[in-house]
Amino acid sequence: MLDPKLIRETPDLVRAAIAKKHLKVDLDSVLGADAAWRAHLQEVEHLRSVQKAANAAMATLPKGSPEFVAKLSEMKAVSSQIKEKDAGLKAAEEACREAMLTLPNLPHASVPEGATPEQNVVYSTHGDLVSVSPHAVAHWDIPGFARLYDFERGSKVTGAGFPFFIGDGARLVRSLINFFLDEDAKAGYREVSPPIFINAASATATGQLPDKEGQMYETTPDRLFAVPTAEVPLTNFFRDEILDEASLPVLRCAYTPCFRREAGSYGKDVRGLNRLHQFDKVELLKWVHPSRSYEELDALRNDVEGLLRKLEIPYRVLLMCGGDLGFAQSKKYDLEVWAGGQKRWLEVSSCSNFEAFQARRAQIRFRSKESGKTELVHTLNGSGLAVPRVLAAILENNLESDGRVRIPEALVPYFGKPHLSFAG
RNA sequence: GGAGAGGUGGCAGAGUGGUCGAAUGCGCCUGACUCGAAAUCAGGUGUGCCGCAAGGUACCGGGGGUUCGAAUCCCUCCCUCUCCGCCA
Repeated sequence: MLDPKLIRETPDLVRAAIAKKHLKVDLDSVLGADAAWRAHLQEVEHLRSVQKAANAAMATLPKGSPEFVAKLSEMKAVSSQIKEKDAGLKAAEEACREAMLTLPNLPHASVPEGATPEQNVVYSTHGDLVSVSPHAVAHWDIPGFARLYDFERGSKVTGAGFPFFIGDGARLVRSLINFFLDEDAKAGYREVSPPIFINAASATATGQLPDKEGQMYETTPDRLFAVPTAEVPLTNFFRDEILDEASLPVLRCAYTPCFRREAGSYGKDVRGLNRLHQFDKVELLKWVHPSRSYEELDALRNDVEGLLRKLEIPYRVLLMCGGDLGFAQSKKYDLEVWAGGQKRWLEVSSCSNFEAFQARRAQIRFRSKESGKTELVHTLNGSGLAVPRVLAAILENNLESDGRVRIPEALVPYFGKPHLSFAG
């Protein structure tokens, strides 16, 4: 949610910023709903002040006195009037809130112009693409792949996109999760193991609801949602709380499985491990002072890049253009690993600054020593990292002539041996 | 799942229909005293929203109701605690 004052006072600025995201938003109807709500509010509050004054007077009058009786009948009329207008006020308030929720976050000035993913800016590229994978093939074409990554049985048991990970395949998943958590902890992120179901209020605070309902798995009859990312429970950890300014920045990391319905995906994007309905991910989250959020974004991206460097995976960083920014982000970097067999880049992390957008929805604030008032924090998050695509890149890039996969040195202590074998 | 108790400000804890946004204590902030501190004394100390402002208004777990008037009465939902049952 945006600052209502900003919308009222500088609508043209908001309009221009939204245009940079190439989104169509009816700002005028938002402004209209806001004005209607304020008019209703003033009307009702005036009536209430009349009522309050009369009630204070009645409290001192003898119960049966003529003055009391006169006030009583007078206030009966006011009371029913308030009741009537209050219904209108609630409707106007709801309409206003709904309208406000349709407004996306504004992009930062440093976000490049552009409408499509092709216009994202390649911010940096790391590693050797050519010589890194002399034997690479797409991971699903590796002989024996199906023995360790069983999609058919996954389909039988649950559905497409829910594979079994078996033997060394499962072990590599676990190694990556542990490696990520340990590295993230070293970088200062405190580990959290959150609930993997969230309620509607939490999903609304982070922006999954009301629009992206169809992307989540929902349970009945409790109306809980399987987490699409640990970002949701993690961000909501401090919902409706006022933090101590001295505690900022707060850094947290969490591993969870992530569940995404991914309605409408098809083709090469979804082959093999590229896109699953359930996958493992470690998420990084920061609650920071507003004055420092862009420095913190750079630091976050650096932390994630460090993981890829240690795993010796070639990667590149994209700076997302306005049109490819998400609804809630002010600025976003995507990190993509090179999958040498598929010869394509796979997104393994998005590092985003949400500024106060999520914090306003979630009411996460701190008390400023300087002003003495409460202010909204800025929230940032990034994957550190998504497991299956990292795993795919390792399988493809590190495939050796004997059909085994070389485990990156940093991962060997976790995996327990230097090679993964598809034989067993 | 069953039975009971309870949800009030940063914390503890009063308040059971009327000038209650809410006593009191603790904590915290400011000032006085002090070389400084402690102790003591005085004052202050919740969060929003509307309004240029003056000011107004809302919030006692959430929602609804009764009433001229609700922290207080009624309904409903949620949560916490204790006991029992079940269970990884």
